[in-house]
Amino acid sequence: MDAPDFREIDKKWQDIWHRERTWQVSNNLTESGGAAYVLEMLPYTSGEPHIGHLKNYAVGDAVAHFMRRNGRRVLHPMGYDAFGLPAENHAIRTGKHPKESTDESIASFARQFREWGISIDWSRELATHQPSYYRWTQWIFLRLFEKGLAYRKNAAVKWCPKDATVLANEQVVGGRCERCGTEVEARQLEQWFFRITDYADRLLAGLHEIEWPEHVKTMQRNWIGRSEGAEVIFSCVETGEQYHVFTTRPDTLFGATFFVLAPEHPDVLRLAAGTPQEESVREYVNQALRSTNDTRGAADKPKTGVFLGRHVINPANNEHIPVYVADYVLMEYGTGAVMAVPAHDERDYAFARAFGLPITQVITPDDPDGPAAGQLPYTGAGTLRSSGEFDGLTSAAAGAAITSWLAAEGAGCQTVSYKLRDWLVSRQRYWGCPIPIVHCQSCGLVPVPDEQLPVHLPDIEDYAPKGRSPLASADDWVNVTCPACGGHARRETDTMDTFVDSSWYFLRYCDPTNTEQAWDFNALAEWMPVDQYIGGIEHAILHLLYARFLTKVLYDLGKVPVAEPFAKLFTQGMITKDGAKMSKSRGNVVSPVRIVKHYGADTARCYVLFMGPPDTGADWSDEGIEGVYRFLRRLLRLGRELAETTQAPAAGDTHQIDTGLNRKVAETIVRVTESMTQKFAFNISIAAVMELSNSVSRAQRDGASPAALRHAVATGASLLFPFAPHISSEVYELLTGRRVWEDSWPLADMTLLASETKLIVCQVNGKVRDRVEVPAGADDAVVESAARASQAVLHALSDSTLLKTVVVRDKLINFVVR
RNA sequence: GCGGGAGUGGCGGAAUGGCAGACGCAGCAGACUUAGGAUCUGCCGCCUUCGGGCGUGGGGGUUCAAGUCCCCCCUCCCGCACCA
Repeated sequence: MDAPDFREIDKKWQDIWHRERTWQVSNNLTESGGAAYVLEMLPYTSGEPHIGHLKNYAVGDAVAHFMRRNGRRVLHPMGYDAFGLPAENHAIRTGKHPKESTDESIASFARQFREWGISIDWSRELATHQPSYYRWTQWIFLRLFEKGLAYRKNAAVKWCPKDATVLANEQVVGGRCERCGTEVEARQLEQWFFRITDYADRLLAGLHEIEWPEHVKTMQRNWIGRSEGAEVIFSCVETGEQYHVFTTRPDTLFGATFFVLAPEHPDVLRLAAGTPQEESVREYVNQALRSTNDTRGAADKPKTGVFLGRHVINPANNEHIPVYVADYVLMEYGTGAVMAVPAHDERDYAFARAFGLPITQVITPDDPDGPAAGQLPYTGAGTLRSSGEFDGLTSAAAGAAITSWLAAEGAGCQTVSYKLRDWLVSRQRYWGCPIPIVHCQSCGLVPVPDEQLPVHLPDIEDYAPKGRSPLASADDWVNVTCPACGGHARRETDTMDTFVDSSWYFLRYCDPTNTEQAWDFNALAEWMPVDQYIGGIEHAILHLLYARFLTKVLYDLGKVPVAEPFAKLFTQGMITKDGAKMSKSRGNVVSPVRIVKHYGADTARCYVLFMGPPDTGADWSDEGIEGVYRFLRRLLRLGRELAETTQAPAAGDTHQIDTGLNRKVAETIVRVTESMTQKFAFNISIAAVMELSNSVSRAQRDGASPAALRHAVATGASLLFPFAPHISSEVYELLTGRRVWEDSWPLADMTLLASETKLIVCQVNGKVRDRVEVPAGADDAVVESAARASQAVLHALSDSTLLKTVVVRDKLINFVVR
């Protein structure tokens, strides 16, 4: 008996599930059972599924099955994230049209999901590159456009020279393109943005309502980067222009002794023009703009900068302070300008020391003897000095007082700053959802009317990236009449970021075939929010933040009944091989196709779950999977043997052995149920069934009755069904004649668990000396005399004085002696 | 630097404050076998004078009892990082 056998069993049950559409659910509200929505992140379909996909869907499928067997009506759909750079790059490499290569990839994913036996409602399958889907992506874009949440602006943006497109801030990691690793460049371009910053506070607040891993919430909080402070206005002495800065420390305003602009600040060159410093400023800025994020980003790098030859007025004390350009100030954060308080900020201090600028201490540390006393820079709170009328106030009080004083003077106000930037959604690439806007010379930006959607992605010959959208060359497609005035107009030729496509797919699953609207509100009311979302940690910010944002927008528009899309989130850990991430270049890829072919689907699924807690990473072991394989074969063999055995063996005290086995069955039910309910400790669930199977083998040898053995194995199969659906179905059918998924989750016989006797651990001074059996619920005196009957206990007690006896009912007795 | 998490046998990992090491891998011994890379059985933390002693990164503490709770330290992993 080996893999070919498993493969036949796999096929037998997959055919039944396919033929009978077993996992299909309707939107019928009147059907019994509470609705539940279990969802794994949809796969990005470029290339083939890998082991990480197998784990992701094995986890999700276990959850879905467990909920179904506990009476829930579970929506468990599947789709494909089909547009985007990697698919397009893959197509360019292979010389195939992205539509063709993507559809091939989708077919491969779909086939393998079926071969893995994942319980999917296939009637709801979708792919984001289908016009029937992206029609509604465009519809959503237009709703944002109407609300002013989708807008165009000219901005310094991140440009990937290799992929020849702009990127969102979220897609730039350490100054490099998240996809291809190329260092990004800054470019000044007009682009489409989504106004996600309008939702910053609600995206933060919503985190309190959802059950997500704490570290994912933390990552989102850090990314949003909310920080409270004040805006202060500094006027240029020479030009009279006003410059706003953001500070979290308005209490240190009197200590601002110079002013710094980022090299990217649009006014830098103009300000320096005509000054003796003009040439050196120009040189510095050029050099700073050329230097990479890698070299510029280090916090311990020596401070550099150039005097602009201009001054601004510190509104607190009317002092004229010099303006510098320096690359330690970032254009991306705040206003690209800072007031520098060298006495109370590390960076400003380093700069002041390097350039010989004055350092004015305005905060006295509260603890006069503390290590901070007299040492600059001092970045903590304290009492104000050299700050005019505010002297003597604490930092907190002074911050508020100075801010209100600024507001009264018209020189500032209280404000909140965010690290989060608006979401840049346009891409100069072919393989994406067209933006449904036309540019009309007389009307400007005109939305394509809803009834003309979708704006089809044209089929073009040359889709290679060139730095402008390939769609621009599709003349027939680009030239249109303006929907507003009927005059000549041109279509928007950029496509949308793939993350727009995947930010709403979970809504479409609820009503996937609707041709009248994106979805029926009632369908969402039935299923949303997703009860359990499952995916990789790599989406902690990108996908999960965007999806939350779009859901909130649609909620505000009254289109969606919930403000948070994913009530619970589970992030699975990555499977590595030989301690490293699997990759073709390393040659350490474990192919799911090969594994499933060799061991069958259930072995593969159980092994990825048995490797350890599913939220932690684990290293693939070719030996490790053999253990799970052996276990499943043993289970099937037991099932087959017992299905044919009716005669009880003669030997042994059958009744006592049966009772012991039945108790083990009850214990296993409790153990598996708890390990699946409290956390997703599927490694424990599987281990518990392994124990049961070991107990069955022992009981069989010892002479248990066939009925008890059959009951034990059938229950084990039933408990294993969420992880190994094929073999479990087979064994369960052999032993009971029924379909395991049609029976509800096993219920433990609690009377068996409350056994008549208990094994009491006997300790002397906390050290275990023996174990004695007493009746369940025996009182302290009975336990003590039983313990005292033990030779080992008596031996340990000899030559000592008893100080105290601690008895924990049904568990333990501890003699404390001296 | 800031934030989050983790340190348990040769390995992956179990343990509502109550028997540390479940389950599996690897290893060792045996059975069956022409054969075994199949299957089954047993052993499997370290030390031991075989009484027992020691043992969950290190050090303290609370407790009758600590892998688990508290304090200090060390190491590793992940995220963010010149964020004003």
